Amino acid sequence: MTESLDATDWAILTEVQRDGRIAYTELARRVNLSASATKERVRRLEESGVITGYRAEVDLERIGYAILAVVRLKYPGTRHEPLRRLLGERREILECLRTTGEDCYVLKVAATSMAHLEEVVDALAEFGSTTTDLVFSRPLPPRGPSGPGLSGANRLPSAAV
Amino acid sequence: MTESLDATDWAILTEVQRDGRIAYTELARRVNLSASATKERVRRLEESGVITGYRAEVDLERIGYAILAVVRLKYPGTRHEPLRRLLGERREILECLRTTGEDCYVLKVAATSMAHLEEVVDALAEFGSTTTDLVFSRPLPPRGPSGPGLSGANRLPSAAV
DNA sequence: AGTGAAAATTAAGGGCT
DNA sequence: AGCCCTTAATTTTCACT
Repeated sequence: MTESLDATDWAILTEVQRDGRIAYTELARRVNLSASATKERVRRLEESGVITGYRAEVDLERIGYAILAVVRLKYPGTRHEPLRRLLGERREILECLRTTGEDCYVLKVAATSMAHLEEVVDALAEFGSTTTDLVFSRPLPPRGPSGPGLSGANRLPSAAV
Repeated sequence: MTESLDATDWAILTEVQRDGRIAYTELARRVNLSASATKERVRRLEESGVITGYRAEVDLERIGYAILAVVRLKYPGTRHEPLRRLLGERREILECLRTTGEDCYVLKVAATSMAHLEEVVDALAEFGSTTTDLVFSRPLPPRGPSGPGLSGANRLPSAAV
């Protein structure tokens, strides 16, 4: 938590965010290091919590979830447990962000049909008023941030390992 | 694209969404199949586009991105190319959804400081009016959908491989 | 489609610079 | 920290079912 990420660490992060199953030998080639040194760096990145896991990405349409929606929820109450329980039960709710602003939660919901989406939104509406927008498309490939911002306001304060 | 996912395929998807680096030998144990049969199934899921890739997940705070925000953009124009270009250049924009509703785009933006966020929002404001909400927390662990909905409206029409 | 075993490749650990 | 070498494990291919 006290040491900075160097250029090699950033190169590793860029590669594993692009291909989480890359072999250490191949990764080592790409970051110009030996396989064992590379593995040791990845181990440290994992252990220090910089890399939190590896996930396969699935095409939602191809597995039958034709509909993606953004649901915003105004939640007047302060008791968040029942909502958290619903989030845990409903695997169709892919992501949940608690935010500032008028809407307390922003949720990303996958559904197999409009009837299915309606069912999920109805369940959420138990907790407050909802605003639902359907997703047409995702213009961005999935990705994470790359190297530290190097210009002006982008400069990192002190990236931690 | 014409064949359904069976229970074993779903089990595989659940496992690789949880741990994208799981060894085929271990995955095989979990889905009660031999390693080679498991590998063949994964190969087909990849080739048919069900599994679109594997990504390492990174803790944004630990790499210096202390701030996460949801930016909604009202985009009056129809020429989307300049915006797409900005999205491509700005790696801080982690996700972009084009949606129905008043706001045409919903973006997830990571920033190292409020000054950095301001810079990104200013760049987006070139295209239309923006609404920015900061993210307090993410109450959900990262995950994808699991097995086909089996009750009523959740039932999958015909999951495709 | 799945199994089981062999061959090729990769991962993990110890010792050294 | 990193590199090299050895051993263990995994991946990949293939003949057979």
